[in-house]
Amino acid sequence: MSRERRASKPLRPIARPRLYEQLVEQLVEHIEDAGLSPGDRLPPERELASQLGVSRVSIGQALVALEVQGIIDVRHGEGAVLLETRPEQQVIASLRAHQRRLPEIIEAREALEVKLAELAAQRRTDEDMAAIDEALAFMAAEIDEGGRGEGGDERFHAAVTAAGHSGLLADMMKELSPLILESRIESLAQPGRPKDSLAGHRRIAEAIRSGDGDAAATAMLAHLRLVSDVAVLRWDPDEPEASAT
Amino acid sequence: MSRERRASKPLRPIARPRLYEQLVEQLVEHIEDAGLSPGDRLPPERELASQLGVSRVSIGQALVALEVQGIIDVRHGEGAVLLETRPEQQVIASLRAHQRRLPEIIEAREALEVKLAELAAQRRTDEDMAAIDEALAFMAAEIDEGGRGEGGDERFHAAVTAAGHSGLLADMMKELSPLILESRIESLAQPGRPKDSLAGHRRIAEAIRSGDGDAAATAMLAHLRLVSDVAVLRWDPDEPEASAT
DNA sequence: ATTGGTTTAGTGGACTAGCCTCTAGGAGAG
DNA sequence: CTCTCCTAGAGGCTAGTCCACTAAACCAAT
Repeated sequence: MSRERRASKPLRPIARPRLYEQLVEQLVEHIEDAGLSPGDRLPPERELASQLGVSRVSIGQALVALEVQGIIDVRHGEGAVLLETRPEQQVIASLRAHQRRLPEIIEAREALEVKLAELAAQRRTDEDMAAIDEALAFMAAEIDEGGRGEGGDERFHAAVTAAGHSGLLADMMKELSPLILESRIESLAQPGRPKDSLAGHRRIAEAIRSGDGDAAATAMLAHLRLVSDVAVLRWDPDEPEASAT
Repeated sequence: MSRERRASKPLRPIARPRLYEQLVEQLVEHIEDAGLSPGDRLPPERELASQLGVSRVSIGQALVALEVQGIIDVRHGEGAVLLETRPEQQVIASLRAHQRRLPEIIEAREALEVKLAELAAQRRTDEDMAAIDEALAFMAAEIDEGGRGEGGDERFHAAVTAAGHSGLLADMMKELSPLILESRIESLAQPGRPKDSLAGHRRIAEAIRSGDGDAAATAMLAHLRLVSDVAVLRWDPDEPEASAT
């Protein structure tokens, strides 16, 4: 009985048994690492069993668990195919569902990015901060050369999103950003706008650097308001908003 | 090939493969028929296998499926014990499946609902306001009767979301809300929490009524902070590392 | 009588070896 | 070119076997 005694942490209820649970984790990890997409097939059970050093029975249990969770569909004679119903991705799928009207896109962007700026201020690593600074420099160079700074703008927002270290919010932003692109180009085409936008970025960056979440959120909100006033935010009670599936 | 049609009933969608799925159904049926309650144990695997005429492996797969769905907890050396069935089955299932990402779900919820509260204050119609008030009254009644007010809580947040009149944000919330349900139940189980939550709702409602977007956003943020801090801290006393900051 | 260790029956955990069924795709007949 | 048939390879399920864990009964020392 080499039980407990470690004394490092206060009495953890031992490790955890349940082989299939560990296999589920490894399989999910493998799916992400290998970049498998919906429709792709997992390796055959026999191969998984030999590679992971377990029996086919245990692999089978893990596949049952994944199937119950709606991550894969196991088809007799064909294999285990990925389907895209993981909860996080269902959220994202709703973004993809319909072509959205610009005002709604801007609202969603505000909701997500303001929160991400706050989180970024609280969680950013030095690497995150370096990426943000690099994006600022890149945008400044673009403007110096007479450009409008779209590339730097996109990099900046991507860097802030990454610094927020929230996988779900980041995934949602990743789906939203293509829709944002059109408003970005339109906004930066206005005279004097690139410089204003860059100044806004700098304020956000400084708030993130100082770790002040509220200030970062405020700065991001002000920036987004400035950027999106090209499209007049107007809402008409009589016009039904596109509802979901 | 004994795949004949029989022509007895019009086109049944083939038979149903997947033995473990049928076993799950039979087991659930047995649980209900036998009137088993939380804490009771299922018959031993060997007995189930012989009674149902299948192998222990198949029984094992069925038990894995039930465990993933949060209906039973299979304990080594002890047996398969029922845990809280009822409508919360699904909730527990998804909570177990995504417990690692619960903090991220809470972050996403904050991002969306704070923005929605702000929009609701700006756009709410009288009908929206009536729905919000009705949700408040419903929750108050639930609490008066000794309940925890989950129903009213859900109605309230749904009403605020609707009052935001942003289709995209509403769709995102619709996908997120099943995941939120988990933390809702956890939170409202805290002593005194339902009343605190209701008070928070009233503050949000008043801000929306007065059309003050900033106040609504602030009130919603404070409310969500209150509600979710419990959800993260108090997950499963048996698993100390579950809080995963 | 209480405490603490030991034994034991029963249960789930996992593996091996094997055979069956299904699917997809290629070979061959027409 | 089209269709049929065959087959390789995938999952489905089983039987048999052994190991690990839990709880309760049992027993001994205090």
